[in-house]
Amino acid sequence: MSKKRQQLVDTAIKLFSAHGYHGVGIDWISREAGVTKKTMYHHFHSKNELILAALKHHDGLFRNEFMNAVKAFHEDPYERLLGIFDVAHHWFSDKKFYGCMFINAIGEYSEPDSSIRNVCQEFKSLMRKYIAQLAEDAGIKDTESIATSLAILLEGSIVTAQVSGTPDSAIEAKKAAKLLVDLALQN
Amino acid sequence: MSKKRQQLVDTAIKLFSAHGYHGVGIDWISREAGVTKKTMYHHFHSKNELILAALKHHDGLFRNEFMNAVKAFHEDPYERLLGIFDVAHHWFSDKKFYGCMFINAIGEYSEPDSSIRNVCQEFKSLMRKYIAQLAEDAGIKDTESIATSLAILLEGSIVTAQVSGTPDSAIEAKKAAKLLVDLALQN
DNA sequence: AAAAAAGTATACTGATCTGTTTAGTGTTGA
DNA sequence: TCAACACTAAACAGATCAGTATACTTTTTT
Repeated sequence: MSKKRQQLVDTAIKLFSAHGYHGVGIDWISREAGVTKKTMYHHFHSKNELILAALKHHDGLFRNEFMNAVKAFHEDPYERLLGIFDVAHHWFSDKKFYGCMFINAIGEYSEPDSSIRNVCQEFKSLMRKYIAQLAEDAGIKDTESIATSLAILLEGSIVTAQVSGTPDSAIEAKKAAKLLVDLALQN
Repeated sequence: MSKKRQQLVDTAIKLFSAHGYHGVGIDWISREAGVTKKTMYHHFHSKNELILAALKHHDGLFRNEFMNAVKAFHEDPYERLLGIFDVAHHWFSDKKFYGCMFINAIGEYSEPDSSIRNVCQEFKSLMRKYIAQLAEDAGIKDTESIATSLAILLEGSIVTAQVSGTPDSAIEAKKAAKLLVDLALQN
């Protein structure tokens, strides 16, 4: 992978996150990445392809960092399951937290079968699968049900943190999640 | 209130919802509303003011429709509290469901103290207050805690429905909400 | 009936949008 | 070494962006 290409992807992620997708032009990204527009169009055939590349790169990077943070945060499987909200809280506390790139992308590109939408759905699907695995490790029987609930709570806490500008929703979501998880473990 | 002005606000809500805020220009809105650009700038000093007017109008309209739907859906206070997810499910099932206008707005305008952000925060705050009222009517003691949980579940179900393209998340969120509400009623 | 307000149509500004073109410079691997 | 590749710089195309200007017509209010 070319170095310039990576600079373009990194810059795109940064600017799209902060200013939206229609809100950032190719010129801006190229300038910020220290690369000419020609080079940008050498690596990506269109703005849409750059958006896709940015989303795909962020997908891998984000999930990897998220999983490592959960692992590092707690040892116990039960605490790890709820630990996703501790990691979320840490994420929301970042000065440069602008919500979820994928949610924001869908907000601007609503066509039902677009490639952008597919990448976003794939990300959410993999996150849900990861939560289901954590639930299984914690000894929960109905992993699908709890994964769905916790995934919805996580999405809700992301959006709430984004709108309110505070990370508190992660703590609130964790409280609710704990009640649901404890109930699920009683059965 | 002028008729043309209202046409502009209605059209703005429709187009911003479907294509985002940066994705829709003044020309497009004016053309679609059957109004000249001059008239548009007579009623609104800038695009930003039109966005604000659209959000504020949608705020009142949406909450009113939502509350009426909840009232019409169920009689019993307990069922009404959980009924917010039935109304959400109906909302998500609309062919023209593009997620929450306010969440999508924050995704494009992330400046911490912008007027757009304030309108969005106000909307979310009023929705939370409404849920707390429903919780009180249902005989729940710790209304604040349950309102927070249900608000997060509602946000999560909105975003999940938007990304997945199906209304199912409303049903899943309702299941989790029922467990939390029943727990809260035991105390 | 007169005056004010709200509307039309159209063309314009200057900036920015995505994407292309031309012409030339480094870099690198077979 | 030399050809392919990656890159720079800068201008260009055609469309669209937010917003303004000019000149005229319709509607409403006093």
